[in-house]
Amino acid sequence: MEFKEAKNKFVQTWGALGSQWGINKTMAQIHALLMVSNEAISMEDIMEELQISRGNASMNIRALMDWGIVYKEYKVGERREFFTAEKDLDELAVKISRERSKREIKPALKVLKEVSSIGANKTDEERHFVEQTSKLYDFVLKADNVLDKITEYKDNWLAKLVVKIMKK
Amino acid sequence: MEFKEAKNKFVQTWGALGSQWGINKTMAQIHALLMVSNEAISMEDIMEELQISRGNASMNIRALMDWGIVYKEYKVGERREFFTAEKDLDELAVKISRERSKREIKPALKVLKEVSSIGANKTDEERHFVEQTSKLYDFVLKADNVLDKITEYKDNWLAKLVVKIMKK
DNA sequence: AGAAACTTTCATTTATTTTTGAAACTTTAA
DNA sequence: TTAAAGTTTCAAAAATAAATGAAAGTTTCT
Repeated sequence: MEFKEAKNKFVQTWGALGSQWGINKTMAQIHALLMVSNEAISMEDIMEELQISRGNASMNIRALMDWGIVYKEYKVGERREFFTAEKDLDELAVKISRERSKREIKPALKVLKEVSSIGANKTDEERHFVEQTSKLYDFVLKADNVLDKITEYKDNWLAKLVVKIMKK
Repeated sequence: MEFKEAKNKFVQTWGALGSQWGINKTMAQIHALLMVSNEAISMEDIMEELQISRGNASMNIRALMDWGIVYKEYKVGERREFFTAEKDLDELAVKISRERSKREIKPALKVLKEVSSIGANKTDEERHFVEQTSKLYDFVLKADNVLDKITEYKDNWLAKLVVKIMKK
């Protein structure tokens, strides 16, 4: 396999993976492209390389910047903007998990709290509902806290976690 | 908020969450419904409660069973099949992470290994590509192993992990 | 064996998500 | 100040994913 083919395969795979995880394909592909690029790339080049429209490129680059995993860069003597991706994988993982926690887990927790606190306990059905949603609330809250803690290490958290886990 | 409203809210929220995580809405909703139900439910009732077609119900129940998080149950004197969800949350998390690892992480690892092992190292661009994809391979592999290990505990792994993590 | 009760499949329809592209907007430089 | 270079927005179109429902397939009972 030669370089160009490998690069393309990587970008495609990353894109497909993204869409299985609720991130749109183009967004994941742009990110992939920037990850493996040794220098900042212009929007024009991104459009060219991925064969996508200007609007699509613009919106997805913006989304990546909102997630804090892609940055704008300016080159001297160049009017255009260039883009780079966060390349430190620990940092990347931290940012992604923070963002997903904020966008998805926190709102879900709110709902779980709400629905598990209804006063209903007349029937078996009602009692089971309250019990089950309460357990779910506790579980999700705990998991979210673990994520928080883990990513607080920040530096090389995965390696440190590996050590902890492996030590029985 | 009364019971029926709470139940509905829970099912809707769980469904929305599912679709953000690459699981289709109906599949997540059926699972939610079964999770909070104190007894096994027939396909007819699932259709009725979620207002979905027979085909849709059938296919998504099947998918949930493939994931190993919903079971068929038979009632004496009843010809129809009834369904229940895995209600133990530790077990649920274990099954979901195993399944996602198998379906998504393992294939991604394969590609990462492939593309990071090309012999290209003529240009800076090529060297950077190989370096970055190799790092990614290591990272994902490590993360996947941690998941494996964690879920091997099986019993109450999250609580145990909390303890480990909190102990600084 | 026949038929009723129930389940699965899959071509077609429907809904949702993503992409396009042209117009509007912004910034820079002459 | 104005025009060129570049970026963003968003309504409409295209692509993708999910749902329907009727026909085919099973199973169980008489």
